[in-house]
Formats: sequence, C-alpha cells, structure tokens
Amino acid sequence: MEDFPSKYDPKGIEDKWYEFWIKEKFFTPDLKSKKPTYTIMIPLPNVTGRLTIGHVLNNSVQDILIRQKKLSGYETLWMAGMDHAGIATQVVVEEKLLEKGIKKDDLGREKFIHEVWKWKEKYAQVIRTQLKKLGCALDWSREQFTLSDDYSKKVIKIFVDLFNKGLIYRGKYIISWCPRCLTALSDEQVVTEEESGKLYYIKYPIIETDDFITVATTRPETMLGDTAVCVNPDDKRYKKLIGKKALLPIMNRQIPIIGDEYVDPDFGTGALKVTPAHDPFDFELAKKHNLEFINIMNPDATLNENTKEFNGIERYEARKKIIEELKELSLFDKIENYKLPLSKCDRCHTAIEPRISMQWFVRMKPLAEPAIKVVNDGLVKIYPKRWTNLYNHWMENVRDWCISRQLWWGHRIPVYYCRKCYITESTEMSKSQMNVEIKNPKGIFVSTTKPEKCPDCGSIDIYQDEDVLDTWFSSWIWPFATLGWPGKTKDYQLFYPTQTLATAWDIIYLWVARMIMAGLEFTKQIPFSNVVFHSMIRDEKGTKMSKSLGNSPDPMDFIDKYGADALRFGLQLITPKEQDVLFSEKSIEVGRKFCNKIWNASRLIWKNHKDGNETLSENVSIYDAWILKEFNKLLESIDNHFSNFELNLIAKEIYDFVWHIFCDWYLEFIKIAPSTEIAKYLLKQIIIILHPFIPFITEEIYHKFNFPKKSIIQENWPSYAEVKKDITDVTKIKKLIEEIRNIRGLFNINPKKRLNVIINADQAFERFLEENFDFLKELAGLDVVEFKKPLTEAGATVIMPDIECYLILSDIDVDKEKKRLKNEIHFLTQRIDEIKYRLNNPMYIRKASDEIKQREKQRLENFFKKKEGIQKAIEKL
RNA sequence: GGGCGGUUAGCUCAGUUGGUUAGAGCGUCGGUCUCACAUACCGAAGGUCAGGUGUUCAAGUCACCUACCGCCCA
Repeated sequence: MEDFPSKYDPKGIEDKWYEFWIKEKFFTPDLKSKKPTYTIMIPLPNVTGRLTIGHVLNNSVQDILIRQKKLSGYETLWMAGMDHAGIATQVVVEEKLLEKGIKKDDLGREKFIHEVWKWKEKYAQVIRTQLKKLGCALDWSREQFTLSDDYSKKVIKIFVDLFNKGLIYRGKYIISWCPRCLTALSDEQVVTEEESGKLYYIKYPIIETDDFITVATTRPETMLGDTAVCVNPDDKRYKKLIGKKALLPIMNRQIPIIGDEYVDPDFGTGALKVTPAHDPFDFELAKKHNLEFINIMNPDATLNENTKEFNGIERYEARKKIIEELKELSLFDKIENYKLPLSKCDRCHTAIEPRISMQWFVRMKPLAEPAIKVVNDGLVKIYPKRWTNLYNHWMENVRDWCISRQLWWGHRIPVYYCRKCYITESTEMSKSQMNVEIKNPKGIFVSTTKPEKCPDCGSIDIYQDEDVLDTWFSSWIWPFATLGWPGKTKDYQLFYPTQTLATAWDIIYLWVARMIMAGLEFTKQIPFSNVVFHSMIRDEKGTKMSKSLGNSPDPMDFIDKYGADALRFGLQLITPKEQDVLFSEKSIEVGRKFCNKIWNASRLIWKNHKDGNETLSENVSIYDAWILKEFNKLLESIDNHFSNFELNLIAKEIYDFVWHIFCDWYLEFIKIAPSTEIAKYLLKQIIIILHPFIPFITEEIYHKFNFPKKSIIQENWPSYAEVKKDITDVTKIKKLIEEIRNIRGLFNINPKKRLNVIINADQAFERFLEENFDFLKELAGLDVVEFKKPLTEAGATVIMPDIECYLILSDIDVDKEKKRLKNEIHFLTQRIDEIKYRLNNPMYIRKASDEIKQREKQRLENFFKKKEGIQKAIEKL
C-alpha cells in the first residue's frame, strides 16, 4: 500500500498535475474541432491585486463550469487576462517609489510609466501563479492585458467611433474628485460610508435688517464659495425672505435668498447654504436659478485664491479656522452631532471633493435602450433572476459616464489640440459656460493616430489631451476585444458570443451592464447569454471582506495548509444560493476531510478491485443495482442544478452521495460480497463528476487506477445506467440494520458484542435474508439469526411494517424498553388519529389527489401493523 | 424616502409545483482505533419554521400586515 498512503496529502500532487495539463495544452481549444464551443471570459483581476477569498470563489465557479462543459463534449475556452487598473496601480507604484524617495512628478510622465510597466510584470506573475495554484483551466496562451499595444488600439478605436457617432462629448460638470489620487472618478468608483460628523449652525446677516438667517451645514469651510441661501417656498418662517439678500460672513459678499422645493424644511434650520461649485445638488440648483459658481479649492483640496486669507490652507484645517473666526464675529450658533453619509474614493478611501471640471463623457441613454431589451427578452439571462431588477433600475436611470481620468497610467485620450487655433476654455466658472457641451470647436480633433498637422489651420504645433481613459472604458469591450475583434478572426467566429459570465453582483453597473451595451453597440450581438451572480464573501461576523479592514485572509495560506481542492470544495459547500457567504476556515477543513474520504474510498477499491474492468455489465448484484439507481438519481439532480448554475447544491448532493450512500453502505456491502466491475465503474463516474470541483485529487486517483485516457479531463460526463432489478429487499435490509443499530446505541451495547436475534417476516424476505445472512450479521453485529421462534428470553423489539425482530438481551433494562415502546405507541396513535381524521373528512376525499390519498392509506396501514406488533411486544416483556 | 433580500436546531444553511414524523454540516452528549479512512465509524439529544391575519381538506412553502437584520439607490 506504499503507493497509496492512507492519508491524502495534496503537497506536490497539485503542482504536478497543473504542469501536466499545461504541457498537454488541455486548456487551449482545438480550432479544428467540430464540437460546439463554450466560452467564459474571466472577470479580469487587477494586475496589482492579490487574489482574495472572493476571487477564489469567483474563479472556482468558472473553473467548475468550464471543466464540466469540457467533460460534456464542448470545445471550451476560458480566457485568461488582467486589467491595468488605472488608479489602483498608479497609487501602488507611486507609494513604492515614494518609499525610495522618488516623486512621480520628478520622474515625468514617460519615465514614470516605464516604472509602472516594470511593476506590472512582477504583479502579473503573482496573479498568474495564484490562479494556477487554484487549478484554473485558463487558456494562458491567449492571455490578454487591457493596456497591451494590441488591446489599446481597440480602446482608441471605440473612443473615436463613439465620438464620431456623437456619443462622446466634452463638458464641464461637477464630478467626484479624489484629492489624493488627483483624478475624476465615475459614480461607481465612489463608495459611501456612514460617519459620525457634526452639523454646524451659522448665522448669515440679512441685508438692511438686524436679523439673521441661520443655515446648517456639515461642511462649514465651503461657505466661502456660497452664492445663495435657499429655503422652501412653502416654509412660513422664511417665505417673506425670498428675494432679499444675505451677507456672506468673512467673504462679506451679498448673496440672494432664493426659494426652491428641493429644500427640506425639517432638515437643520430649513435654510440651505448653496455652494454650486462644491456640491452636486447645489450645482443643479445653481443651474436652475442661474447662480454664480465660485471654485474655492485647488485639486489637492487646499483652499485657493478665491478664499482671501485661507488661500493654501487644507480643507479640514480651514474648517477649524473658519469656525473660530465665526465665533469671534458672533455669527456661530451651535454644533450638533450628526451621522452623515460620506463619499470616498473606492481605491484610497479619501473623502471625495465634488469639483467642477472639464471632462469627457459617454452619452449612455442610447446605449442603454437595446441593453435593457436583450435582458427583458431573455436573450441574456441573469441568475439568480432577482438581480434583473437591479440591472433594469440602473439602466433605466443611467447617467452619462465620465470617462476621463487625470492619471498617467492608462489609455491616453486620443484627442488633439492645435495651439494656434484652439482657444483654451476659460477656467473661470462663468455662468454661460456651465453645462455646455463643446461641440466641434476649432482646433480640437479626435484621431486614432497622432495627426501631423491641424486640419483646421495646418499648424504643426499640436498636443494630445493629458488625460487617460477610465479603466472600465477598456474592460467593457473585454468579451470581444480579446477574440480578435474588429477582425473576423477564427477565434471571434468560434468563441463569440460567449456563453457565461460569472461574477459578484457588486460590479453589475461597473462592468456587466456596460459589457452588454458595448457588445450590442460594437458587435451587434449579445456578449454572453448567461450572467451568473454568485455570493460575496463576508467574514464570520458578516462584515464584508476588504483589504483595508484587514479581515481578508490570504487564500494561498489555505492552499498551503489544506490544498486547493479542499479550499474549492469547502467554499462551494458553504455558499448559500442567493445570499452572501459567511466564510470560516472550518469550511476548508470540511473540504479537506471530504478529499480524504474520497481518497480512502478509492484506496479500498484500489486494494480489492484494482485489476478488474470498469465496465458496466448486464449481470449485476442487487446491491450493485441499488447503488446504480442511487447514482442515477444523483446524476439527474445535478444535471438539473447545472442548468440553473446551482453549484453549491451540486457540491452538497455529491458530498451526501459519496459519504452517506456510497461509502457508508455500498462499500460496506462489497466488503462482504466483492463487486469489482461496478465498484470500479462507479468510482470512475464519481471522480468524473467531482473533477470540476476538485480537479487535482480526481486526476491523481484517475492515474492510480490507470484508467484508459491520458487525463481525466478527456473523459465523458456519465450517462444513466439502465437498471431493471427490483431493489426493494436492499432498502428493507438496510432499514432493518439501521433499526438494530439504533437499539444497540440506545442500550449502549458494545459494538464488538454480537447479538442473537429472532426475525419474523414474510416467506420471500426470510429467504432473502437467508441468502444474505452475512450482510445482516456483519452490518448489524449479529451472531445467530433464527426465524419464527417464540421469544423466551428478555430482549428489545424492532417492529417494521412487515418485519418483527427481537434482539435477545438477557441483561436488558426492561423498564427502559417498556417505556420506549410505550412512547412509540403513543406516537403511532397520534399519527393514526391524524390520518383517520383526514380520511374521514369529506372535503379531503373530494379534493385531495388520488396519489396523496393512496399514500395516506398506505401510511395508515403501516402504522397499524407497527402498533400491533409493538403492543404484542409489550405484553411479552 | 424608494427598492431588493433575509428571519427554520446552539452556529451556518437546505427545504423543488402546498401533501409522510421539517433535513444536513459543524458543535454537544454516549459508544468504538471494526483489516479504506480516528481527517474515521455507530448512535442520540436538540426546532410552537420571527410574530399576526387570511386562502385551503391541507401552509415552513401562497397572500397581506407587523417587527427586527442586511444590502442597493436617492
């Protein structure tokens, strides 16, 4: 048994098989194949990231699907790749350089980008290694990167195309600005967190009166940019003030008091200070009421020259100083504690500063309409279905997408300006320029390649836009850009549209919705037909796992400790269908134990049945027939679950089958009566259906048995085995064994002690038992079995509908047994009464189906027989 | 404020179109190193299915209401 140790140790085995799979090119599809294709696009990990438990779940879901499809006769492609993660990568590399005392700006754009590329290579290798450790059947020969030369050309192409179609425009808008990353963010890159803050009450004097109007704000520093005070026109307290003016303290600027229903009279004082250049709602309000826009901040969130003596002071520092000054002016009223939602940068968690600036936008409405339709028409199916609501809601309320980023790492925007004839837009926030789209002004042009000269005036003094594109602007074309599009390549023809996208629901807007739009816009096809949203991983307390909270363990540690199979299987087992996963290390232990179980089941069969065939012959024993029927049930059920992407249920059902049916019973049966062929046949089927879940150990076992194919990957998904034999006797003997074991447990009988029993059953079953004495004796721990003999000694009783079994126990606690049997009688009487009541109810007779009524009658009869038997047993005691 | 989920054993979760005595894993308790596995085996205890009303012969399952928890959007 040396080559089949009793404990499964994944060390060495997992790496060995991954190398083998790569060497044999199993993950690279055969383009000459006639099989139908099945394609999955990996939700591209950030190149600078490390895999989290969430990635493990996401990628194992895809690996399960792709391997199952391959076994089921599809030519499969799972596309490997990563995205360049603009902000995240730039932030990480900036920090790394700072550690060495190098500042980004000292290096300059080109050198900095050169540095990033160096880091990128290093990080990409980490991700690759991690995905390989996990066992992912990714086609590395096609690996893609969103910032490769080839991919970049496609990104630039779609920018130009969309611009030419009028779907991209440039405009001044209030956007979310990260003062740390110094870039614009899209709405989806902003996270809102509840924080305890303060509500500050400030008094603004009303001009030509001695009165004040008090405003409440969470951000007093922005008052320097106020250009109005707004009240609700229905608010009796303030109604008369509309049209008057207030004096903005410190700045001593006169600002109008206006009325708008937007203001909630119950919030704060009911009077709202309006800072159009630094609050999105105020921005809208200002456009409506034609107010001034005064920018008071620099990009790094220090106050600017429009703030008098506060020029150059950081925003929170300024807040303190302003409050002090207001106190001195006696214009400060009070502070209250207040919980406020604070918007932060998704990447660095710095508080967002809303900012008016010139940005590029994609017009989303025209793209959204067809994308809504394909989902509603069922061309793209979303699993679980309820996420469709969220998709529709976002799509129907879609807002234009700010795609420019003030970064260096990314696709530089293909827009060029002529120094001679392009007139730079004023940075002044004049009213007239707000919200005006710049439509084809002179000296600005969009081109896939850098133009030689200005098409308007012929000048060669031209320069490119400094900004780069949002990373998602490159990843929304992922499903087809990776397959050779816009060329009509073989890959594109064979593998596009793809079949399934598996991801967590948190990027439904960022990515999934946009991919559908891009697919329809650029390829006129849906990019995938199924979207599978799996759970998100939380820690044991239910907190979302994140790097910043430090509650996300490194999955690679788990792989070292337990093996990738254990991690994958354990995770599937605890993943609820439509809820988030509460992750705990315990689950991986369960996975490991399961691997050890299947390992040892194989070991037993290997030991006793290694040399036989694994064919499915006609002539099978009743026990073989029983297990084959059980396996058919399992197969039917998991095939069904696969079509609904219910992988967790599949894992659970296979687990139950393997452990509690195959190992607990079938393997025990065949210890008594060996059944070489069927045991080996079934083991092979079991490891095939397990292979998508636990690829490494199943490959190892496959090779231990020298099964015919080079790899288990080349095997075929099992089909139903036709079984004609009646297996009732097996279920009966199994039940009898269970009942006897139950009594043994109740009376604490040592497992080694063999019992003598007397059995009364019908002729046929007695014959069956005679022929199968060994099964009964070994599995129930019996010695002498006799039939139809009066019970003369003390004992315990097992009563089944057609079987009575007396266990001879001379030293039994008679009272305990009497009590047990009486409880049983009580229980049965209740059941019998219930069923009788039901069967006597005319409405029940009229309305219940025949099937149900038949079943109830059968139950009643069984309960009767059992009760009678037990009554006799009590009398004898 | 609008929407979507959830509430079943001590814990984490299953529970198909309503129809046997509501299940599993972990944990607990009792008994076993039985020649595949102590990462194991054999048993047991533990639930008024969040609360209420309704529909039905029949409700964990369907409808409505309430409470609490979570998330998304504004």
